[in-house]
Amino acid sequence: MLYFFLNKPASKEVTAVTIAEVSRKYELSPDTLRYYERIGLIPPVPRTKGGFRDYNEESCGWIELMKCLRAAGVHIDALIEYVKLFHQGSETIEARKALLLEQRELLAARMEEMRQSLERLDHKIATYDQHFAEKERQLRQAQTDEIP
Amino acid sequence: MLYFFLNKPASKEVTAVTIAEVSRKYELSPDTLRYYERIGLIPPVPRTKGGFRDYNEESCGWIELMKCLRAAGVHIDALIEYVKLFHQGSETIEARKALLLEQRELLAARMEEMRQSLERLDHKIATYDQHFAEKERQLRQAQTDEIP
DNA sequence: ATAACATCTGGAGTGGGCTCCATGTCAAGA
DNA sequence: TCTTGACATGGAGCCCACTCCAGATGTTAT
Repeated sequence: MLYFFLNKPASKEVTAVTIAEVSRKYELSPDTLRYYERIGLIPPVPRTKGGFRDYNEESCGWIELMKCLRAAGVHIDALIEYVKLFHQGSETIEARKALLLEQRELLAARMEEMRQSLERLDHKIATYDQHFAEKERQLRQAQTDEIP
Repeated sequence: MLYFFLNKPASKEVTAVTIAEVSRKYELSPDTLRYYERIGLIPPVPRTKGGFRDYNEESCGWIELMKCLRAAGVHIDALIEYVKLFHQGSETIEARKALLLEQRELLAARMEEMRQSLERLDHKIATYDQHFAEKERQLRQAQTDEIP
């Protein structure tokens, strides 16, 4: 019966998933990861006995989600609210969906605005191309004129 | 011949286009308009004898362009550089086009990133919908059970 | 046990992009 | 002319989203 005490249970990790590893994995600085947790953009991360963060799959999922949505410009306050609702349990499922829908619409609107800006940039660039074409035409004309 | 001196020339504006008007037109605060000019995001605006800004069509064109590109997230430094090149004359036309092309690519990349985030949001929202459907199915089932 | 290093916390500092303010000048109506 | 209000400038202040730091504690290799 002794091995029961000697062997560590296979289902438990021996080493913690450190903030440095997660930092590398998601290309977010340890400071940023701690900051996100502090402001509630991600739920509290489990700790080791020593008090070090030990990121599990769920923590990583939150980080990845938030990195993605933040990069898309979703407002940080809305995301913090989302996490808060999540913590309040299944009562808030509809509120959470509503929040996501609202942010989805804002995101779509921003994309449409960007589409228009892109169009405008393309038009401006085309104008420059036109300018070059005209210049080249004049050069060719000059060459032809030289040939007589 | 006297009326020649009495009448103001029809080709010149009698009143200046003030910063307040332009502010209303583009929904940018007077402070922001002055700030944009100060940092070189738009070229210097012509002035009245008294030193007040008198926006002409060109000034307005710059403001509109910059408002559009800034809203799309084009970096302010790149736009300032663009204005600087513009002021250096036609020597810089190719450099200006290159700058616009570079910003265009960055913009397109950001849009692609946002497209992926939107997809992700839609997927998450769909998951909530699925949850509601499941809940409703259970409710209906319960009702059916009650009937016997 | 000790050195070297990673992580912890709370709080201060930074940079971008405005926004506000004090003080002074200009302009238009009574 | 005098008052009232818009505009000018330079510089300070503000908000956001980090980023850095000091000092303390935990971990690992020798």
